[in-house]
Amino acid sequence: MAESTRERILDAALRAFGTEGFAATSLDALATELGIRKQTILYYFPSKQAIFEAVVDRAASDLVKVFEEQAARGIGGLAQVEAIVKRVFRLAVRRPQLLGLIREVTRPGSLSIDRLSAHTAPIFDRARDFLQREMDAGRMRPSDPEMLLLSLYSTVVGVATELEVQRAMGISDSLRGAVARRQELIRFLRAALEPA
Amino acid sequence: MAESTRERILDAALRAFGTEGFAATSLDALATELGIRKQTILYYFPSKQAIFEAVVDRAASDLVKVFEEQAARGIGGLAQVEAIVKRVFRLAVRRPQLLGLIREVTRPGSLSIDRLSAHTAPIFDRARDFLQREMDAGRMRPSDPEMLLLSLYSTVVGVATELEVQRAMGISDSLRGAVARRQELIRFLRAALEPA
DNA sequence: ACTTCTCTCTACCAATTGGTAGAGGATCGT
DNA sequence: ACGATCCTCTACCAATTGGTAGAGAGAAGT
Repeated sequence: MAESTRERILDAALRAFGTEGFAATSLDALATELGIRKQTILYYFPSKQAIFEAVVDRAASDLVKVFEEQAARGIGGLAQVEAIVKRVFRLAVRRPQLLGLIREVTRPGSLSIDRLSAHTAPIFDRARDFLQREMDAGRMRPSDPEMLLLSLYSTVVGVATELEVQRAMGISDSLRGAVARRQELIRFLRAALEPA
Repeated sequence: MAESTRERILDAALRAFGTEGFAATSLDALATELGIRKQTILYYFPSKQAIFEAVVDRAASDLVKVFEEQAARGIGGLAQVEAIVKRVFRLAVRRPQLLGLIREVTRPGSLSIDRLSAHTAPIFDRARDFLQREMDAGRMRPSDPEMLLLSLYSTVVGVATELEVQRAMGISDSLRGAVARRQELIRFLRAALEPA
């Protein structure tokens, strides 16, 4: 078997939760999409909520991996920021549902935020330390590293995922558009981060 | 009567749609919250979708008004950008559901995006022209105004609304926190926009 | 007094929801 | 050959969903 039923369920659930959202996703629809019965899904997972949590766990791991791979190279400076942005964009193009899920989880009132933050907290700490170090070394404009991280997060995730806003603004969402967006975003961030 | 039933329904619906989302909001729950029967709601609006559209229309008008009020003053330059950011933040603090609704509508696959963009398109055009003018006059770092607008949008809306991400990062979401975030955001944007 | 209009209600409905109970067919080790 | 385990199924259920039909109360106009 190329992919176990359990994996197939998680894949379909990621797509559904990441695009339609938790409430708008029904187990019946998920099962139909997979060509199986809803009860088969409930054999692997005790409840809809449990599926969601499993999906969040897997997505968080994938996301964390992307960051850790880059952190391991440790090239430092603005080049490091640039490399991260490129990786996030590659992820956004290849697996848009993944960032869609993050958006879903970070909605106010979501149940699984703590589950997600448990995964991402170390990354945030690391990123904050990184920014602080770079500022101390004079390779970045000094500011509050926590707030700066929030700005960076918002900008990158927004530019990578807000496809409908882009459509409304009349920006192409083709692959070439993604590259152009990434390039322009990097220039924007460089300008914001470079020491005066 | 202080507020008509219709208005009360729209208020409650904005809150519900803006925080729980469309699918997770039930007419029964909405009615119970208002102390009326679901059928009373359906007397004023033919369907759940119709309520959503009415809410989007009203929210979009409120949002557009905020921008037009500021545009009318026309102070120009980075001060203009700063004034807009302050207004958006005031809105985010006073009526967080409003920006929450925008997030809901701009989700991929939402039905009422076109409704929203119909309202916001003129604002986008105006903002793009503004950025272009400022660049031409050398008061802003030159770049693609459309892409820059996207970056600005993402950053501002993200910093203003991503409360759960902030919580996960360990950032206070008190009112004082909002002011600090705004201040830090403005510094960030100034750095990104100022001509080299 | 009578009609008309506005509003909120009770009563009801078909469809869908997440979830339970348990049968039946494989494949396995023994 | 035989039970055990793994997996997917049929059958079913109570609760909730958005929505329809229409009664009735109240005020206003005539």
